[in-house]
Amino acid sequence: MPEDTRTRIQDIALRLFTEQGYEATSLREIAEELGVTKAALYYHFRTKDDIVTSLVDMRMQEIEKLLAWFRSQPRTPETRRELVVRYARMLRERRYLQITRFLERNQTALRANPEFIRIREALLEITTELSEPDDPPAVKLSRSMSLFALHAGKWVMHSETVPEEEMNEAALEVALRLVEP
Amino acid sequence: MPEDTRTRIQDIALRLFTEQGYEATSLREIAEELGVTKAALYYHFRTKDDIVTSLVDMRMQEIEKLLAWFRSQPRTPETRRELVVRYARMLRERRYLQITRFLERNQTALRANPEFIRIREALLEITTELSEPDDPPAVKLSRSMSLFALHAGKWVMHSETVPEEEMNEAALEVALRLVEP
DNA sequence: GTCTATATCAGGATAGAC
DNA sequence: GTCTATCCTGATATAGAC
Repeated sequence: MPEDTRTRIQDIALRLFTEQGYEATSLREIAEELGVTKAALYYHFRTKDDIVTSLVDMRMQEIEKLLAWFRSQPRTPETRRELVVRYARMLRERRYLQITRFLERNQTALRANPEFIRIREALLEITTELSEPDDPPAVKLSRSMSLFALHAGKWVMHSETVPEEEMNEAALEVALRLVEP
Repeated sequence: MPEDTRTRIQDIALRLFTEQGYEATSLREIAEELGVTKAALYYHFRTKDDIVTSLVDMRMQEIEKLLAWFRSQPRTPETRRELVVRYARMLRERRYLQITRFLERNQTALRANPEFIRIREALLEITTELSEPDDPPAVKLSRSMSLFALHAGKWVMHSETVPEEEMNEAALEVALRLVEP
C-alpha cells in the first residue's frame, strides 16, 4: 500500500496524538516514525497546528453534512431515531472513529482550534435540537446522552470479549432508548 | 478566608489545569496568579507532578471508600441503586466535582500517573461489577453509562437555565433508569 | 522532498542569598 | 517562604545546500 508522505504523516500523527496526547507528541517523534527528519515535515505542513487541523477537517465535513440534513427535517420522533442511526453509521468508518477518539481525548489542547470549535458547536446544536425547550430536564439530559452511548459502545467496554457487530447493535439499542422518552 | 499558600497553589493549579489542560499550564502561570516566582512553588511542592498528585489524591480516598463499600454488599438491584445515589451525593461536594472535571479533561496527560491509574481501575471495577458476566451487552453498556449520566448532568447542559437542584434530580433519575434494566 | 545546521524560545528544576 | 540567577533540555521553526 504505497501512500504518499502527506497521508502517512497524518496516520502517524493521529495515532500518536491519540495515544500520548497532542501536546505530549513532538514533531521529532512523528519524523522518527516516518523515517525522516523534523525539517522534512515542514515541507508538507506549515506548522504542527496545520497537521491537527487537517485531521479535524475530515470529521467536520461529515458532521456538518449531518447537521444540515437534520435541520432540513421536521422535528419528529422518527427524525430523531434516524439521526441516531445515521450517526451510528458514521462511527462504523474506521477513519472517522479514530478521529472521534482523538478529539475526545484532546479537548483541552484543541480548545482554541477554530475547526474544532465548529465541530463542538455543530454537535451541541444537534444534541440541543433533539429536545424541545419545554421538555423536562431528565428528557433533555437523556437525549443529549444518546450520541455518547454510541461512542461508549466503542471504547467503554474494551475489556469485554463481545464481538464487534454485537456491540454495535447493543450501543444502537441503548442510544435509541435514550432518545425515545 | 486566610488560606495557606499550599492550598492556594492547589486551587489555582486545579483551575488552570482544568481550563487549559495540564501540559499547557506552566509553573510560571501558576506562580504569576499566586503573585510569587516559580522558585517559590518548589518550596511547597517538589515537582509539577507532585501538585497534580496532591489533587488526584483527594478524589482517590473517596472513590476507594465507595469501592470498598460496594464490594462488601450483596449484588442486588437495591445495592446498585444505592451505589448510584451515593456517587451522586459525592458529586454534590464542590471540591470533588472540580477534581472530577479536571480528571475527565486530562486523561491522556495523566495516563502514567499511578494515583490516576488507581482511580481508573476502581471506577472500572465499579462499572464492571454493576453487571453480571452473562448480562446481555446492551445491559452492560447501559449500566456502565449510569455514573456518567451524573457527570453529564453537571456539564453537558451548561447552556441551560435549569436550576441546579432540579438538574441534580434529573441526572439521578436518568442514572437510575440506566442502572435498572 | 529531504537533509544539516541553527535560531529562538519556554519549560521544569536547582543553588544559594535574604 | 520567597527571591534572583542560572542551568539544562527539548520544543517549534527557518535557512539554505543537495
